[in-house]
Amino acid sequence: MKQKIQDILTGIVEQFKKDNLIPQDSNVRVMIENTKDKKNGDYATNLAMLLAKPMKKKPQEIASLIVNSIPVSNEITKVEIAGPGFINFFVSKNYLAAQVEAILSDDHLGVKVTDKPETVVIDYSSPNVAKEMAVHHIRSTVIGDAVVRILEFLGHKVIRANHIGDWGTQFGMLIAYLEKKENENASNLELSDLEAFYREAKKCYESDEEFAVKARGYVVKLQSGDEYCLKMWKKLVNITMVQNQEIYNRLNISLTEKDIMGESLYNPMLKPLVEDLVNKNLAVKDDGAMVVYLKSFADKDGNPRCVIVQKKDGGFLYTTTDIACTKYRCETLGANRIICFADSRQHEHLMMSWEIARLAGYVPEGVVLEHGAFGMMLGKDGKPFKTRDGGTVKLKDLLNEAESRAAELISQRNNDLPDNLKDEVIKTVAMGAVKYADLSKNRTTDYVFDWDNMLTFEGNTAPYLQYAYSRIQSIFKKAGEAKPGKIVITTPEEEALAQQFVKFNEVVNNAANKIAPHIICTYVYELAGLFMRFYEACPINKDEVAEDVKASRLALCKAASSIIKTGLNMLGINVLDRM
RNA sequence: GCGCCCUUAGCUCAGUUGGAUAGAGCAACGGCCUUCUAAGCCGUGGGUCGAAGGUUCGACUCCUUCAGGGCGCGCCA
Repeated sequence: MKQKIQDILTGIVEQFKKDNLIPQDSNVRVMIENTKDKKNGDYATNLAMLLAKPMKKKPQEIASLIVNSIPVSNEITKVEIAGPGFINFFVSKNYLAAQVEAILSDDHLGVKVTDKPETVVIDYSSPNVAKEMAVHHIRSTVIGDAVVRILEFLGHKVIRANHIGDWGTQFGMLIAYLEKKENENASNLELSDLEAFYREAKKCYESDEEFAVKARGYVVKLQSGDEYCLKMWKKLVNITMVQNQEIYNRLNISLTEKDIMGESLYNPMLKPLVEDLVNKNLAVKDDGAMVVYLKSFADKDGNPRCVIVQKKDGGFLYTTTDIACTKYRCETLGANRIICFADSRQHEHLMMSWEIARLAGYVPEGVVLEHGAFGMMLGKDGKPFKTRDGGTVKLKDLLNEAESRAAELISQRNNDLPDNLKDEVIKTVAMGAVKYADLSKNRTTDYVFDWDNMLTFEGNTAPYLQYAYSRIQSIFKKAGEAKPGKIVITTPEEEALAQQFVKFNEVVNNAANKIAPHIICTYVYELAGLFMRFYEACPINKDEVAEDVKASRLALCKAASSIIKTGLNMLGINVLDRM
């Protein structure tokens, strides 16, 4: 409908140009908005106000000119001029009902699959080897996975890239410590607590000189491809990722072993890459190190920013790895768009790495590189959660707590849930709540980690949405043989609900373009709220309800449940038939 | 010192490419279960959108300055 109004108005603007009412070269953007207050119709445009200047007329005059040019149709029942010159459009209820019926008969619920599919690399989760995932990892993991699902739903080819921290000088220390543990007892069960493992390794490194010497030796050997060190390294990677996969499975994250593309993947590219940068006169030697000067990052005095790509001792840095990684994703994976989900501290670093990759010609024209940045997780003291020195909350513990709180809530509720379903309900509600707590915010600001905050089940939460869904299933159960039928909109609650359905396509596209899953959260939450009001006001399975009204309302229920389910699934959250 | 990001109700957050009276949830208070699941619905109170200028018919939104907070800055990742 929005598109139709847009087409009509664009046509009118063209006509104005032909009639020389406005200059030919004026670039007028016709904008249609969804009105907040239904007194102002269903859609509105500010076109008349935009044209006031070029046409040198009062907005109201222009508005009436426009209104007179709008052809009559049985879709738009009324067009009004209001306020300073807004034009308000009122859509007929019959047409609205027809749109909802079209959504119901579409397996994509009115969301159009893109006609320009892109290959999108999404870099997310990125845990570190030999460390357990901590609560702050949830942001990248959960938001990244939702964006993966949204883009796939729209028909894009998505390549998941789990850019794990599997390389660096700390591996000498870790290998040496793994060796020590294996010598001490045959089994490597000790690794079940990775957090302690890392801490202990570090302690040995700092206090035991003999150990430290060995560790430094192992770094060199590992980097030169020593078989024993590689085997030990691989063992550390595997142990870590098996544990992380359990978390992914619990959280319904679509990452698998196949998606692991760690830092080590790019190692063979680093040396030739720096040589290439030198050949292209981008990298120069400076105080023994190889650096790139970036004019585009100059300070206000014009001094270019210096970025080191190779150390004095010949070693490479993570900027080098990220340039190589970008090159790989463009050249080998054929990416049209790359989205990195990492916290905001990485912003400058990413921008500089990408700038170098572009200057070196590794990024084809038109390829979009985006940083899906988010703020850091802070402790109650306002200081960031440290990962290096322990003291963080493990993600596993958060998930366990979520489940125990969900179990407690269910035990208090007066429902007749059979025991075999209870466990599923607990898990689905708990994981939904945890994920939604992160997904529903788009803030790039830091936020304070708080148990109660992440584990609520009321208001704008996943359980509320799951509850709305299961209520609808309950209606269908009770309706028995009665089936959804022709939609006839009569009450304000029905109309408000139907209008929300029609927005689904726009919302999903908006969320995809802005890399903002919270837009879908807000939408589904509003939809669930509108359904709840409809549910209170419009009886369905009651004796006094006529058959045709019942069929119509069941159709509205069907649309609501389908969109809630699809919307939540796009966020990586499951629904429940009962709860 | 240089640079990036942020500031909306007591708390957590929304607020479409600038639009009509800035919205939810939590917390507080008051109603609603013999009626399709009360994880719900309805109502009340709560705001100098960090501050000041500027652009505009119109600014939470765009520009400038300032204050406050966070983060980053040549050999860690």
